Amino acid sequence: MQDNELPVEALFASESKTRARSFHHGNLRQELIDAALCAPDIEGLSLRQLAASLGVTAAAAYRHFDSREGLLFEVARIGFNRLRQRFASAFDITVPPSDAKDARLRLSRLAHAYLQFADDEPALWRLIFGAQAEAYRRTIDSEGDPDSYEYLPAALLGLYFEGVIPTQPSERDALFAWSAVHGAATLRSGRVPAALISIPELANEVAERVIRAMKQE
Amino acid sequence: MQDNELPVEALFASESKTRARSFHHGNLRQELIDAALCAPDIEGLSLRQLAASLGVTAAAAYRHFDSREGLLFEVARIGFNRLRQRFASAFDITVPPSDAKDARLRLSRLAHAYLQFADDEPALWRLIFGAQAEAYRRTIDSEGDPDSYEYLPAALLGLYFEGVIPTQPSERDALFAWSAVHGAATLRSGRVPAALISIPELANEVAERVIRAMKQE
DNA sequence: CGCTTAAAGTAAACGGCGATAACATAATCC
DNA sequence: GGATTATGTTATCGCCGTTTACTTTAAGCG
Repeated sequence: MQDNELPVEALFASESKTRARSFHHGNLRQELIDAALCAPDIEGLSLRQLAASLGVTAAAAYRHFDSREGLLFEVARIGFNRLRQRFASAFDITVPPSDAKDARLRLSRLAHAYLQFADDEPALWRLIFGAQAEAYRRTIDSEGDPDSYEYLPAALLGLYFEGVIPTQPSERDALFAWSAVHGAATLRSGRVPAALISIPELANEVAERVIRAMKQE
Repeated sequence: MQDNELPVEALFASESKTRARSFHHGNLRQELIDAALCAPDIEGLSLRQLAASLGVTAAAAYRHFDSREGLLFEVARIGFNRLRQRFASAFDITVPPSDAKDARLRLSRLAHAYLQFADDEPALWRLIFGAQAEAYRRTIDSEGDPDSYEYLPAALLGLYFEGVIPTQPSERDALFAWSAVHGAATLRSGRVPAALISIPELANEVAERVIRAMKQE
């Protein structure tokens, strides 16, 4: 499942002006998901309003989803996939890292991907890391695909191979790194004056500090 | 406002068995708050159910709160106060720190307070650090009282005075420390197998890593 | 081509919700 | 002890998620 791609025909199906859409909508399931993705508060959206915005009854949505939660679940899946793709792009700068600078850059880029995602898609971020996050994660994580939680440990291992850190990174090293980045992303979204530091700067700073904490002892 | 203390008379008011509570409840406002504090999902609770559980109509609650959010707001205030009290207890081990070990211990204890609060009162934790957190914080923070966000910078400053870290801690140092602890607390609540590490151990580890990251450069 | 069938919409209803308004009761104050 | 005020109740509104029964369209097939 590659996130959000539609067949070309879908473009016509949504041309509600030219071809007056009659009864059968043609692509309702996907359009419901797309509309939900655009909502400023995904968790709090109303299924009735969402359906109405597509010119359709609320009951119609139940042909495509078991429940409101079922729709949110699909949206969450897309959110996880988007985040994972960002991780993948950030990670694959040079594989394997050719020098210490590369290894550091990779960690910084991973942190940046995390922070930028939270900044670019705050509603999606809140959805997948919010109150119900555990429920989504339990089922979506186990779907296979390259696990999002392997990029970070791999990046730390790269640091070790390039001699940036003296010992092989442990699971706790990874957990701490993840905590630091996740905490930074969480605090940044609303809690802390954003102007204090730019996202790339913040990403780099967190990465460098995490590395520093692994350098000694 | 000292959190949650009731006048002694309130004990009698809630004795619904002996003195059949008739019409006037006597202490409804506080009991609504208390009941909300016990809810497994504070943000998601239903005012009607809450009122019903106290043997009272939902409309009665509107004599004491503007809205459901108004009640949640009061609950959030209690949450912030409880967290702040935990910070205060953790901080005041020795003021000022008498040696480097004290300064380190203080930071570790602060981290522990944070993590333990998230573990002890998950619903309250989700309320005050969840989706609506910003709204609550904006008004509650500005109410005066010792600001919760001053303990951490103060603890870092103590590290500097005792020579644990070579330079005076900056705002970014504090932000990183906060991120690391907050991230650890967030990840721990549900996302990560709790058995991996105990809360005191985790607190100490995070504190030590944060210190390590400040030691060089 | 026309009939059957299944997919995908509609309308109407249910119970639960937050919130409001009109009314009832009890405590308090002069 | 009578008026006032605080604090309950009942009834109602509109919105919500969800279900049921019905309707319309598209697709498959002789």
